[in-house]
Amino acid sequence: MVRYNPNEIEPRWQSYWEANQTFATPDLSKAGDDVAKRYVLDMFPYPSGDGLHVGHPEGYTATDIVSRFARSRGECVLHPMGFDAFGLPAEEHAIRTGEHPRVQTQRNIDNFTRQLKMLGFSYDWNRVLATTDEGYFRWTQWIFLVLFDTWFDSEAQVGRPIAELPIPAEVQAQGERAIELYRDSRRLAYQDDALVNWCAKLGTVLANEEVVDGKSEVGGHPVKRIPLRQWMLRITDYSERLLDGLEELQWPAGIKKLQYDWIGRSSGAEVDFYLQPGVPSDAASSESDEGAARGPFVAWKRERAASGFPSEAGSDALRVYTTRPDTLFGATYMVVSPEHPLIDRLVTPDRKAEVDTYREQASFKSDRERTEGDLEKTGVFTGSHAINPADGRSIPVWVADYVLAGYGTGAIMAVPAHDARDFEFAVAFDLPVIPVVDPPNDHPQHDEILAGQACYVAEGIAIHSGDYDGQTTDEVKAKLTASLAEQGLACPAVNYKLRDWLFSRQRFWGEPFPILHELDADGNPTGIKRGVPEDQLPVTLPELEDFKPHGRPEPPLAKADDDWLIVELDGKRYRRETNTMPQWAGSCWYYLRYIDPHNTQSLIDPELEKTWMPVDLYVGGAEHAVLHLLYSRFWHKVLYDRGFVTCPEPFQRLVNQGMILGEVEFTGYVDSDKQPVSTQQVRRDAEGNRISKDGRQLETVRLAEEDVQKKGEGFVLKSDPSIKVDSRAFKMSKTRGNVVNPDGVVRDYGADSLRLYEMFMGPLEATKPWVMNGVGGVRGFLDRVWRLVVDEKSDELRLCDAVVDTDCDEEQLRVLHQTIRKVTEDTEAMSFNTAIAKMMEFSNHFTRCEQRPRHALETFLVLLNPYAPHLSEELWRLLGHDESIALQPWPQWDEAALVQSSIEIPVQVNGKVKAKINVSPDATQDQMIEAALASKSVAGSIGDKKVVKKIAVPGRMVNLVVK
RNA sequence: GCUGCUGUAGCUCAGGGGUAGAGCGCCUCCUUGGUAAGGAUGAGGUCAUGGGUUCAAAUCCCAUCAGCAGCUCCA
Repeated sequence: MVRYNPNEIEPRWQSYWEANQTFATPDLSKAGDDVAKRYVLDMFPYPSGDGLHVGHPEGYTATDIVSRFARSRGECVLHPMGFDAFGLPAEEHAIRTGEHPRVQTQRNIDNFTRQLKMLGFSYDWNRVLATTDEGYFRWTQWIFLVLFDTWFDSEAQVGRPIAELPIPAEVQAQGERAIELYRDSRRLAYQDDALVNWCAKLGTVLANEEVVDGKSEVGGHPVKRIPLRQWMLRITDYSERLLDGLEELQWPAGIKKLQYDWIGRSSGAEVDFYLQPGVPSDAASSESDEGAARGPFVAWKRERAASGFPSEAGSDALRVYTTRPDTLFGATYMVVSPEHPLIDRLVTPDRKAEVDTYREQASFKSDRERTEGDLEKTGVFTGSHAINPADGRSIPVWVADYVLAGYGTGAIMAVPAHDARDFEFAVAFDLPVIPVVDPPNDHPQHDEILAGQACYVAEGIAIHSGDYDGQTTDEVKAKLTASLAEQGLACPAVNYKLRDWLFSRQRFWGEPFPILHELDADGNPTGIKRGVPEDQLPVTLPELEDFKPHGRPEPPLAKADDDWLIVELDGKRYRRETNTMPQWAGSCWYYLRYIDPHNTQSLIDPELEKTWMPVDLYVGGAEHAVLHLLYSRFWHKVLYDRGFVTCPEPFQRLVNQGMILGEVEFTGYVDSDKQPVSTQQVRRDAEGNRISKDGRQLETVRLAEEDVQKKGEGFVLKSDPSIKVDSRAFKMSKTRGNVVNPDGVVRDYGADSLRLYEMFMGPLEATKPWVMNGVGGVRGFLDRVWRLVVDEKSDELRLCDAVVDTDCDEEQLRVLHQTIRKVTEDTEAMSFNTAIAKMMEFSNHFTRCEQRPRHALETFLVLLNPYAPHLSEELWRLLGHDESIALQPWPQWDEAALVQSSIEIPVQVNGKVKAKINVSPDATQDQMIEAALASKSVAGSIGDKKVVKKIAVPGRMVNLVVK
């Protein structure tokens, strides 16, 4: 009695593969020119203390199947794994326990490695890396120095060495220091005062996601937005390149769209509005003063006509960006962001207190809060007016937080008639609405729009727009912009939503910046900085007494001793940069390092880079759709511009695996008397609590599967079918207690079953709930495969008697070749669930056969191998082979074996199936119709009606139309 | 609010203008000396709803409904 026992088989084969280096990456230079390379990459995990969850092996199994399949087809495969090991949880653990993050991180990596090996993935473990390795982050720092040494030549759209940056004569004249500062202002890595979420109580800067309602998510302490000197990366320079590069990539359309939208290119115009000095707030709009305001405005216009549109607006004009310059005549007020630099000049003394209060309130809101949901519009009047360059009308300038400082010019012209936000604001503050675009006549709100009572954002015909009346939106856009540009009042402009990347963190557990700040004789920074010389990399983390925050918005590394902090170089004293890099840094380029992981001389050997890049297949979660994938592409393009890599895009094909949810849960509701309440009666109150329609407080109760039954669309209580209950699968989480642990699944079912189940659940990209019974199902399949080969009744391990050395009969041959074809095509298309279903059909068929030709079983095992590698190795060995099945060539199917000598096809009469007939698969249409008409039941269906049309589709069906 | 995806057996999902499919679950029968028992049968579907195109629609088109996911003051 020898049963299939994965717990014994699997570790044995894992040791075999390791001992024999079965999956070591082949040396491509020795492989010959006609051998294809395939770089198959998983998004590497953050090694959390919880270990793998069942979501990880989904993508990993998919890439493992692709890799094993490719090897079997003779390709050279690079399939590596590593760890994204810097990260907040380890640091927080360190703050709590005092244990160095390195210690916990290593423990977690060891655990992840054990789990990954337990699942039998064919990684080349010789290439494993962690972003926390000094030998790795040395090169992360090196790339940062490349960014620091690069400026973007926007003319040529290419990054170039800073030494090639042309220095303007007036800067040159000011000396070396001025030149250095000018260069600093153009580097891809630069420092700037960015607004950060500072929580004094927690003593730390928080990410936007960690701030809720202006308070810290942890502890609920107030968070204030303060400017802090931060490192930024000029990713916005690469906006156009990042957009262009997307086109050629084989990525899911949704991900591409997300990146397009995130970069958010728009085009329009920048327009200057003349700001009149010293106009009293209430008088400006009155008739008499309007005339008085005209004098300086006319002079300003004359000056502009002569000088042209300046690169900076200056203090006498307010510059706005608009995508709808055609609506300029409809601008009835202006809005500046609370952080706008001109604000102090705009605010009149009588308004100062009110504006200051408003700005203070705005400073507590994160960008996320300011841009989230349908918020009520707020704002205050500054007291100042500006003059509309199109018609010379004076309009008020407001400050409101719906205008963001970081986009466009931080100020807008408000056209309430044609912008939903402006309209909402105008309604709230009773500002005039002037329609200047006539919508199509059939627009349902046509009359309201023309009366200024509704907002219309689409295109139409210009009205109330002076000489432009009657022209289309596009015409007005072009002509008005051109006319204003000629007068020096506007210029065409392109804007991106993408912001520069805030690249520094006030954290301990990250890569130190390889940057030194020059100190003067008194130990104060001079403002001059330099990179750490390449031969002194890596800059390692200092040893610290403890990891606790110290209450000031300074990074923990500032607590380091002077022998780390202070550096002397070329006779000058420097202080090290004490910020660290964000977790994204290490993951931006790890795919390059796998190619040449042990190189101490350079990031990557150029020859190896050229042969292996780009990554052919990249698999990971969609949560990285924007950030990681955009950051990586950006770094890659910089490295490309500087000649360190040879392909413009790193990831040729991207596939997102879907999320795996917990098991489906049934939820019912009961009132205070424990009486069940149907879900139709359940509402949520303002706090999100469940209440009944008539206002009673309800309690949710978890129901067991056997307490409910299906009824119509949903589920109801078995005990009372009038009570509907909720059925839903939830995201796995510790708090919900529905996390499935791979260790347990492997213990109970085996790694091959886990792998196979994860692939059989549904399409790779789909979100799908875990069903533990389903694992038992695929385990049953593997048991049947075992019994196809092994005599389970015998006391020793031996082949079962049905395995014979004969040829397949016709049907077996057809099933075998259908299986080869389906598994080959589906594996190629990464449609793993359907490939598995076909293999199940194969095993069902051969289980029923009293004679199972050995050759057919062997071929089947080769097909099964990428999916269930341990079991297939074991049975392969049992069938008498000494070599690993992983080295077997992939089978080919024979078209001739696929066809049946006779097939059954349906005969329809007026589209309804009336009979089935047997014909040869290559029967002609006439032969098919003849056979159909010869059938008795067909003749009966036709009766005495007349056949008016005969349709025959060869190999498929016959349809007779009768009257 | 916008965008995208999905509605096929009790569950999880294939398929896709021409015979309604798989696995699990379920029913019945048979086998069994071993810890996940095995084997054989069978039941079960108005392919979300309503229109349209067609000889023929689950499939293509339009609308509606339901569910899920993502984005959201970007001027």
